[in-house]
Formats: sequence, C-alpha cells, structure tokens
Amino acid sequence: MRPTVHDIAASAGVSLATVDRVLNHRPGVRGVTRAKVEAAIETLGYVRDVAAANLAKGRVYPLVFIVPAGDNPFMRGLEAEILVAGRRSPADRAQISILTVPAFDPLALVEAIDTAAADQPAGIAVVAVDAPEVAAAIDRARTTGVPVVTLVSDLAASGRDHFVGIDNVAAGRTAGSLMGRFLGSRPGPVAVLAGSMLVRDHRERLEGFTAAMAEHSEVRVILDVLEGQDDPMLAEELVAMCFNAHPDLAGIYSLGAGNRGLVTAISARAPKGLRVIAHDLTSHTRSALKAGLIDAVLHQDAGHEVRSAIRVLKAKADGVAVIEAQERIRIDIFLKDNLPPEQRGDLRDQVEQDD
Amino acid sequence: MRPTVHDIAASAGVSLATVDRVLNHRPGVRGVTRAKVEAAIETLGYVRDVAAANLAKGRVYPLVFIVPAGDNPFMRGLEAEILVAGRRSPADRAQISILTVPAFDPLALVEAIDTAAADQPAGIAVVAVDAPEVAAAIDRARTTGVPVVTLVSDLAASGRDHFVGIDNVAAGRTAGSLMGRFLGSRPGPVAVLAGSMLVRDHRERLEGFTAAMAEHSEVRVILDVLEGQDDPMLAEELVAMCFNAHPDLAGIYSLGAGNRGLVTAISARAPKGLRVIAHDLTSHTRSALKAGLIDAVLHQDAGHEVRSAIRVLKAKADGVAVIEAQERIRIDIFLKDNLPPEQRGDLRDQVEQDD
DNA sequence: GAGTTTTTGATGTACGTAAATCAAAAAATT
DNA sequence: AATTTTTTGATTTACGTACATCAAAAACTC
Repeated sequence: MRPTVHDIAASAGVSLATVDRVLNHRPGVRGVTRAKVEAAIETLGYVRDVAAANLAKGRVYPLVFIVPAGDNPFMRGLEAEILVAGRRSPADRAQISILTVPAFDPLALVEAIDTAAADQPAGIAVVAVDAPEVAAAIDRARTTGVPVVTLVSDLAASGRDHFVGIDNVAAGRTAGSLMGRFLGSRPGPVAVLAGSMLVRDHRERLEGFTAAMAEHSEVRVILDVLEGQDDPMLAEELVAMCFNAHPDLAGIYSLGAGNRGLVTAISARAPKGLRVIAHDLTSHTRSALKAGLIDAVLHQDAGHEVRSAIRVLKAKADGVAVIEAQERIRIDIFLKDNLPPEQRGDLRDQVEQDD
Repeated sequence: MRPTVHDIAASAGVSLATVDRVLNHRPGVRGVTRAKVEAAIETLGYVRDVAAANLAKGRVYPLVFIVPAGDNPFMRGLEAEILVAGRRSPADRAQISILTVPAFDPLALVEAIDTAAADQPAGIAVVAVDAPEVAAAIDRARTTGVPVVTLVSDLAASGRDHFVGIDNVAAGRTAGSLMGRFLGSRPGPVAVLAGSMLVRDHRERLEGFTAAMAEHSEVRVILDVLEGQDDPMLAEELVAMCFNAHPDLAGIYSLGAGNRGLVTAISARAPKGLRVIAHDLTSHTRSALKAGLIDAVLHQDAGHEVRSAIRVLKAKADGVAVIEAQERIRIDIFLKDNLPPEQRGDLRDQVEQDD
C-alpha cells in the first residue's frame, strides 16, 4: 500500500501536524525536524495524493480562453474543443470561459486580455496576434500574477509564460520536404498560398518551406506568396490567376486557411499533375484529400492544444514546473489513406481524456 | 458550484442513503423513487466526483502487461512506457506488473496468460501472437471475469475485449500511397521487408501497401516479400541479395523490425534514388532518416498505446463503456523535418499524462 | 531560572463520495 | 387489521489531505 501522511508521521516520529507543516511549507518547523520528515518522505517514497489534496483544498482554476471570431474552420474547431474541455472541466477543477474577439485585431485582443485579467483568473490562453500592444497587455496580465500562454499563434518572444502550438518552422520544412519528394524531377514552379504575412505562424511556415525546398537537389522556382487573408473567395481568385500565369505550375503549398477557395480553384482547372499540400484537416480539406485534389494535409490537433494549455496554465498557477517535452504539440500528416474517421454527431457528447 | 449528492437528495426530497442506492445501483429502491432521483440528477446536471469516489472506494486496479522479450527496439520502448505508466500508476489507482515472454512463442504466451489470470487481476494487456491456443487462453481468462485487451498485435477476432493499436491496413495503405507519390513515374520494382507473414500486423500492413500501390497510375512490380524475422542480420542479408537481383530497385517498404540491418545494407550499397519507408521510430531509423537513407517512418506511439490500454482495461473492469473514437491510436508519419526531439535522459524520470 | 519565543502535538472539521447499520415508515400480503 | 416485506431515513465511519486552533513542550533570552 502506498504510504500516507500518517505513515510519514509515524516513521519520522513526529505528529501529523508537523508533517503537514513540512509538506505545505508552513512556518514553525525546526531545520532538524524538517530534515527528519523529509528523510521519511524520501525513504517511504511518499507522494501526495493529489486527488485527495484537491478535494480537501477545494481548489478551482478559472481559466479564460481568447480566440478569434469569424468562420475560420480551424478556430471554430478549436472553440469546440475548448467547450468539450469545459464540459469535463469539473473533473480537473478547471472553470473554463471563452472570449471571442475579431480576428487580426490587436486592439480588440488587448481589451479582451485586460478584461480577462481584471477578474484575476488562474490563467489566460490566447490565440495571439503578433503586435507590440498585445505583448504589452500580456505583460500587464502577468504582472498582476495571471499566467498567460499563447495558443496556436505565438508572438515575438517574452510576454507570455509558454507557447502551446506546433513548431511552425518544422511544419513548413515538412511541407517542403514532402513537396520535394512528391515532385521528384518534375519541372515547374511552386506557389505558396498564405493568409497574411503579418501573422507569425504563417511567416514561420513559409520560412521552413523555402528552406526545405532549397535543400532538394532539383532547383525550383518558388513564386511570390499569394496572400489570401484566409478568405476562400480571395484565395480562389488568386489561385485561379496563378494557374493562368503559370500553366506549368508543379505544386501549391497552402499554409493558412481559406482552403475552400483553393479546392474550388483546383477542381475547376488545375495544371495536370499538380501537387497540393495544405494545412489543417477540415471538412473541405478532408474531402479534397479523398478526392485526390490535395495530396497531403498537415494538421495540428486542436484538442491536444486545448488540453495542453489547461495543463500548463494549472501548472503555472501552482508554480509547478512544466515538462516541456510532454507539452510539445505534434504535427500530424494526413494522406487520404490515414484519415481518421470523421467525427460523427456532436463533439459535446464526447469526453476526451488523453492521447 | 457543482452539485453534490447532498444537493440531489435535497432536490429529489429523499435521503442521502437513497441517492447513494440509486447512484451505485444498490437494491431496495422503488421505481418511482429511483425516477425522482434520476430526474434530480438530470436537472441539476450532477456528475459524480470520481476523485472523491475513488478515494472513498479505495479501489485499485491490478493490471498485467505481457510483452515479448528480445531486443526488438519497439518492444523495449513499449516496456519502458509501461514502466513509466507504472511509476505514476498510484495516481490513477492502477498497479501495473509486466511479464515478458519469448517472442513468437504461442505456448509461452498461453502459460503467461494463464498465470496472470490466476491472480484475478483487474485486467490483462497482451501483445498477441495470432494462434488458436492464444485465443483460447484469452477466452479462459475472460470467462473467469478478467478483461483482456490485445496490444500492438491483434489476433483473429473475438477472444479479447478490445484491440489497442494502429489500424495496420491503413498503415500499409499510407506507406503505399507515400511510396507511390515519392516514386512518381520513376520505373523499377518495389521490395517489401517484413518480419514474418505469420504475424497478423505484418500481414495487414502488406495487404494495405499492395492495395494502395495498385491504385496508383503507374504499374509497378512488387517483389516477393522478404521475411527477415525481425532479425537485423537476416534483414541485411536479404536486402543485399535483393539489391543484387534487382539493380533497378525503386523502393523498399520495411514493415517490421530489424531495420538496423536494412540501414546497413542501404548505406553499404543502395540503387540510386532508392526510396525507403520503414516502421517505428528508433535510434536507428531516426539517424537513417536524418542521413537521408530512409525517406519516411511510420510510427505508433507506444506511450499512447499503454495509456489507452490502461484506460480501456479500467473501463472494462468497471463495466463502463469505452469511447472507441477516443481510443484510436494514430499513425504518425515522420520525415527528417518533423522529427520530435530525441528523448534525453531516462524515461523513468518523466511523468507523462496526455497527448 | 524566570520569562519569552519558537516549535511541536493533539484534535477537530472539511472536501465529496462509499458503504454499512439500524430504525422508521410505507407498502404489500394475509 | 395484523403481519410480513420492502423501501426509505438517519447516522456513522472511512478515504487522504488541508487547514485551523489551542495547549504543551522545548528552545531560546536575559
């Protein structure tokens, strides 16, 4: 049987109260006594039963998630996952609320952060816009003792406790590597469709992509970035124009949202043998994968990100160290052959735990 | 605040004892009263505090993992993950023990299963060998009330409560699809290196691979399977012979273990432009990926599998339904550009939770 | 060595649930 | 209506920890 505080007390020859004082860093214990207790903890291999401890403490963690509004499917999926996490949050003593703010709007984001921080929650997770005002707002929150993590999209260093999201440079490199292998020696330029070069993750993906493409043996032209503002209409238009201008186009890397427009443009008229790599598995990219219009989709699991953010924020709130390796978010690669089954029914009916 | 049993009792106008009887399916409650209580549970949205419940119950789950011995790196990694899970098992009230048995030995496995079942643990997880005797042993364990899940390698239907592992047909298809795209129109046959066609997961991977290759536009010869018995020496020899016999070899799919030998053979003398896809990220496949000797590695995360097995067994032991979608193990695809950082230090020092 | 301060012990309550006991009430059976 | 059976209530203890209080003991001052 696993040792309890009683065992520690008995083994150390002290009272329960003293063990408690040592365990919870309460004052009024002599150094020698503390050492005795710590030795007993060590030899018995005692580990605090966190379930019982939380029960006794009645601790709760009010957490605020701030996500961009709009019809970006990934963001809506993220929000759904936050709701899912919120539904089972009683189990992990988290109380999750969601704030949606206009996308790409630093000032609205700043206001949301300030509002959230005013309630002194246990933590804030924010899909960041990479602007100095936002970094300042995050710093303000942190100076009032509220831990802040950035989610999915980071901002320029500091100003946050942790970043929960994929390594976007690595994602871009992966896309470039796949594109290079898919194309082999087939000639022709490659286009890149992004949302906006003002967004950090998009910049990083592009950087990785061009670097990986450059490493390949075949020299290949990478066309100027098409900025589709994550808007399906604009994306479709830009891609169609690109097809016109470059009938020999060999590949497209779509590193942002707006893939509905991309798919429409491709299915309307794509150069023969065009290889397409996109980001984020949504209903559109999924069906395009199945139809062979897209060759590969790089994906980040929103559910993992949400759960990781919760764990990290709770750890920060408790002043506990985060195991970085454990909180790394994986880059999923989906082909039409390893697609996960489509989520049937309502996300809200699911209780996810792990993995 | 979250409702408790007391709130239910008050709301339903019954006593705490009656609520307890309803919640824990104890007898002695009239249908009408039970309905009243259930209505109160529903309207208040009560969910049992499992932490408190487990604390009160003092329930523990003795679980036995049975894994093959030998120097198969994946299996050793699996065992390491089981140990990791065992270290934090007090937290989830699991008591994990490991049994190692000679690989590919149905009779030894049968004996291990019978031995494990004799102790009446809360569940058994077994890396199965697909043999009738093994299925029979699993059936015996289950008739004595011990849930059994197969891990990594399944056996022919029935005879187990659940299979924890990747969809190996899908893995094979993914490999085939990648291989097809990597090769493009480059001519030449493709070889398959397996451990043994007597093992179910290897058979399934091959099946998926050939199917996916057949779907590709380019007609391509798939050579007879090389059975390397998961043995590096034998694998090296077979692959080298294959290089001799087929100087125009375009690709190799290694769907089992023994990749150390494969890598040796490739680095010694591989046909120019050879594309290689292997399974399971180990130190050997990792460095071969980095060196460009292997193009892609399909991987299953042993940590996920272990944690999933624990969750499933506990659920089965409690007679609770398993959310199948949640327990699906993902197929990871690694290129040299999305390799996770190497695990430094000792696995035992890590406390993994999720994702 | 008397007084002061610090340290330790003893004890109780609480968290939310499980499980048991015994008495009381209600229902079913005669 | 009396009896038996079933259902319900009231109460207690326990799980392992946190936290508070008050008294007792030990360690310091001067």
